[in-house]
Parts: sequence; C-alpha cells; structure tokens
Amino acid sequence: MNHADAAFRAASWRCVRDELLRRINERIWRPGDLIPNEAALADEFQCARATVSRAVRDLADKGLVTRRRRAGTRVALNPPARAVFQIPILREEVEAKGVAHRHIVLERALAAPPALVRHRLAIAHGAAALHVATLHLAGGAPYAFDDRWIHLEAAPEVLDADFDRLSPNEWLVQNTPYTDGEIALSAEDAPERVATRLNIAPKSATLVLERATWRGDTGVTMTRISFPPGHRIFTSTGFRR
Amino acid sequence: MNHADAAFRAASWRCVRDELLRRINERIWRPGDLIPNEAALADEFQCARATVSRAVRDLADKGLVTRRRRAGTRVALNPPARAVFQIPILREEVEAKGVAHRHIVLERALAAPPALVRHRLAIAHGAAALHVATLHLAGGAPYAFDDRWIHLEAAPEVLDADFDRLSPNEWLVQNTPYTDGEIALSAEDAPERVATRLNIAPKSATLVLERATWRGDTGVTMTRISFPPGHRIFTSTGFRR
DNA sequence: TAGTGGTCTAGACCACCGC
DNA sequence: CGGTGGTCTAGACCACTAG
Repeated sequence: MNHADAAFRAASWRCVRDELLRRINERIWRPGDLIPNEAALADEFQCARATVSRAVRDLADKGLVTRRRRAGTRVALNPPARAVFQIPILREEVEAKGVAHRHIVLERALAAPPALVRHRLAIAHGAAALHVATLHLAGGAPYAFDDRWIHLEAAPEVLDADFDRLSPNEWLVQNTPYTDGEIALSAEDAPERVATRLNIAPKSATLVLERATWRGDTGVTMTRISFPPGHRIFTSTGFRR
Repeated sequence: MNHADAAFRAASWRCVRDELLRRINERIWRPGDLIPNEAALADEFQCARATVSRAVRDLADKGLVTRRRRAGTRVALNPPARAVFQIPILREEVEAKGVAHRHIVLERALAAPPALVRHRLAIAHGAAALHVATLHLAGGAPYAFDDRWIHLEAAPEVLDADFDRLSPNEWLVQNTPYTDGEIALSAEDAPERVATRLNIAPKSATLVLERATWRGDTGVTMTRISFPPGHRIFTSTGFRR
C-alpha cells in the first residue's frame, strides 16, 4: 500500500520537500523552531521514513534546516546564502555567448617559481616549474589573461603538451586529475603587464580569479586569471529555493 | 546478512563512493568511460543497490559522472569546477576574524528607484522604495559599503525597522524570507561616492558583490556591496573531492 | 538511557530512452 | 523492446547525544 493519496504518489520526496519548504517560507515553522521528527512526518505524509529522510536531507544540504541526532531538526536561524559559481573552461564560456574563441600562448618557460607558489604547490626548493601566460580572445578582443604555474612533478607530460589546440587550462583539466581545489576572487588595479595584454588602461579594475589545485598533497597548478573591467561572474543558479 | 566484508560494513555508501572516486582519479575509469551499472556494482561491493545508488548519485551531484537512464553512467569529460562561496552576513564575516564589527547607516530615504532596480524587483512604476546606504567597519576601518534598495511591497515592516542594532542586511535576512536569489561579482573603479565612504583613493579597484532576492515573483531587495582593494572572497570548501 | 537522525537491506515498480 | 537509473517501501540496526 504505497499510496494513500494520489497527490503524494505522483510526487515522491520532492513533493514532501516542497511542502516542508513552504512551511518554512511561509513562517509556519519559524527560524529556530523544531520540526516534527521523521517518523511523525512519514506518518503525516503517509510515506516511508526514508522518503521523508531524503526530503529533509535535501533541505539540510541547502542549509535551510540543521539536524542533530537526538536533538531533532530545526529551521536554520540564518539561512546561509551559498552561492554556487560555475568556473567554466574559458573557451566554453566564450563560445556559449556565440562568439569565436581563440587563445594565444604568450610565454612558456621553465623557471623557478616564486616562493609563494612554491610553498602552496609543495614544489621542492630549487626545482623548476612551467610558467605559461595565455591570452584568451573573444571575437578578437581580449577576454582574459591567464598567468599560470604548473608543477612538473604532478604533470610531467605537460612538457610535451601542445598548447596550440588546447589552452593550458583545458589541457590540465583533461589530462591531470585533481582531488582538491581552491578559488579566490578579488579586484585589482591592473599592473602594466596585464593591462598591456588585455589592452586596457593601466590600473583599471580587473577581476582576478586565483585558482589552485592539488592531487593529494602535491600541488598541480596555480593560476591567476585577470578579466577586464566590466566582466561579471554570476551564480549558476538561484542560491536558494 | 548485511555484511560480507567488515571493511564495507564499517563504511557505508561513502566507502563505495570513495572507491569509485579512486578509480576515476587514478584513471582506471577514464573520462568518457561507461562505468558498471548499479546492479553490477552492488554485486561487486556486496551491498544493496540503494547503497550504490547513493554513492553514484553523490558523484553525479558533484558533476564527476553523468547519468542517463538507459545509457548508463559515464565519467564526466570536463569535470566542471563548481565553486561554492559562502556569502556571509558581514557582521559574522568580520567577527569571525576576531575583529569588532560596527555599521553606520549613512542614508535612509524613500525614493523612486532607478529603472533597472524597478524592473528587476518588479516594483510598480512611480512607487517608492526604501534606499539605504550602510558602511560596515571592521575594527574601526571601513570594511564594506552596502548600497541597497528594498521593495516595500515585499517587506512593508521595514519602514519601522531599527537599523541601529541590526544592519539592513541582517534585518532582511531575519525578517524577510526569500525563495530565489542571484549574485554577481565584478570589479569596478570606485566612484567618488564609494571611494569616500571606504576611505580609499578614487578609482581604486573595488570588488563589487551584487545581490538580488525574490519572494516568488516579487523582488525583495537589490544591493551592491563594495569592498576595498585587497579584499578576497574564498571558496568555503575545496571545490572537488 | 531513550529518542533522534543516519544508514542499510531486499524487493518492487516505474520512467526514460538507446537499441 | 529491454536495460538503465530513479524512486519508494517496510523493516531493521546503529551512532550519537540531550536530558
């Protein structure tokens, strides 16, 4: 007897979730309130506890409720606004706008990385790393400037990589798996070197996306991608629902 | 007979997931490869299909594999880098650094919002909205400048709100539920007005976080938060695992 | 220690959609 | 058509922890 009510049968756990969500949004359950336990909800909705569990877990994953064993489930006090940004391959980002993408490798050299890079990527002291600077163009106009260090120990094959077809970014994503990553965003006055590449006035406000990836404990790559003034990064989806 | 092997018993679905993850990271299953179906994996791991399902679903949620009904599950070609940023309450962000937070409401007035705001928040033509400018201080130094419009129809009580204790940001989060939101990040040369507030040189590069929230189809608030040069926004967690 | 969420199981039906 | 993932169920045991 899996359905006492056709409305719930057709719906599944999403239906339960949406109803719980409604009660939260309409303040029927106010922030801080304890909501009924899974067994009670399962009883109310005439479904298995696993179904309720999945619904509530979904809300918990979104940060709308907090759960603790024994203590029960409460409506979150300050529903955290999580923003999920897609960090796309630049080529795909540009082409998604219907504009032709092209990249130019401006620099490519083995060199000793700066101390900061060396430490974060766990590169041995004195060891060389690959430094690559790439300009990405959208319809002929500068779109982003990618300044990157690659740890040879993590990606030795990169020495033979052909960056004509695949940009360093793409090559790494496709050839070097990573297990961890970190991203930081900031605004910076464009230094001369970057301003020249992006063809903007020196000291213009650029959006800088710094990204580092690791495979286990070994750093793979660190990059700074600078976008010209006016560039925006959007949340891929609404950050709550 | 729920456990043929103690190693899996102790672990649960995370254990299965981690093993699948290992095979992906170590290129045992390469990008584009079809992985065994749920029944086969359940058989291999000596567990219920639901357990495998949960493990694989977790990877799918992270974008590491793609699933389609009849077609099976494949290792993703371009594992998308999703970056999850916490967009915290400024007070909490500052206090988390161990610094005292204070805010000052610099402007507070009813006015006709600019067309762009009016349209996005679905404010009736000619209707007034509440405009509030707030400066947030960390240890006495300017930390962020919040320039905000609030839709009165969505939050009429805001007229009586006391912004001395709670900043407009906090007040809204605690008093006005929303169902959708959008965030954009960009870099901008600080206009005179913002530069003065933040006590920085005009045209310095500021990081601008624009945020809009809706409750159903009705806009609630739109805000532009400007951070002085040097400010960084980090991913809250590694963006893959 | 008792009640909560967390997880697992075995089995079932269904929706989708490549073949 | 048939195989895949998606979901649900009823029941069970366990881990955690508030009271």
